[in-house]
Amino acid sequence: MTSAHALPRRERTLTIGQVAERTGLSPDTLRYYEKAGLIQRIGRTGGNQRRYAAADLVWLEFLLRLRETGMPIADMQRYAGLRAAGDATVADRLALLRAHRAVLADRMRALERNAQALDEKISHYAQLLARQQETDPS
Amino acid sequence: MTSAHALPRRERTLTIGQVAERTGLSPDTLRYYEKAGLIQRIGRTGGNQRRYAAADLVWLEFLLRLRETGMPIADMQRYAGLRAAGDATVADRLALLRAHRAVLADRMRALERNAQALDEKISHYAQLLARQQETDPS
DNA sequence: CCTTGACCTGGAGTCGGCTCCAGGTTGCAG
DNA sequence: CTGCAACCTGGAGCCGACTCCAGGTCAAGG
Repeated sequence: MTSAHALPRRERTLTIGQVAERTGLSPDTLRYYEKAGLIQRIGRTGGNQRRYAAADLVWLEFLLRLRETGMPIADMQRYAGLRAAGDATVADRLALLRAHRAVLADRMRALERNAQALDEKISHYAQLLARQQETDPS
Repeated sequence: MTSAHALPRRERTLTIGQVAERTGLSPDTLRYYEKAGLIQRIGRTGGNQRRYAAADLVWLEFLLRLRETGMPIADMQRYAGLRAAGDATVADRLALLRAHRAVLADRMRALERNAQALDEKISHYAQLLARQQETDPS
């Protein structure tokens, strides 16, 4: 059995700069995420420079999706911790994702409501403006 | 013509504590919003205590809706400034709201996409879990 | 080889959005 | 009147999520 954490010898890897470019995160943020435990320790060259493997990118993209849905870093840390702990935590991870999914559903409903209210306000203003321009076509 | 800013003598008004209770904001936050210019200066008693009028609450609720849709305070400041500047700014306000509405639409689409991805992940995990429990019904 | 841009670490700084506090004042129930 | 909870102000502090920096090391093209 091969170690899950070794730097794969013959896999194409990316430098932190290349990953930054691909993901839109800054190198600083990538290091910060790693320090914070959102990302497992990335493989290194002999000279201690990070080399990101394909699997790292997959995980990163998942994280970014969670972030885009407003999940706080603390929750991502919990999730990453469970993930690192192995298969025994699948049930917990599932629960976490489901809870987040529910939060998401609430937020989407709220957004919809507010968007509608906003639309009303907008059409109200549009009418107001139309009347203004009618009486005062400066 | 009556001043738009005088404390109406015979209108039912609310103390900051009552407004806090009704809106879910803390008194500190209400004062902060006022200091920041999101809210016009609230009418005061002789002893300098705030008394919120109905119109203040209406505006507050509008602000809260903007906040719920993720509008940053800086933008709300701009909007509040325009509003305070009178009717001549209706076009600008309209533009601001429309821009925000567009942002909102984008965010809703992104959320939808991510929710879908999340659902896939969830069902993947659910299946994994089911198989686990089948082979290891501890 | 050597240069030079990309990379490393630890730690300080920034920004948005509140939240808390000290030290004093107000206003209503009794 | 008086007591006491609720209010006032200015300013410091906090939290999350980065962002920047100094001072040093690495790696790949020429």
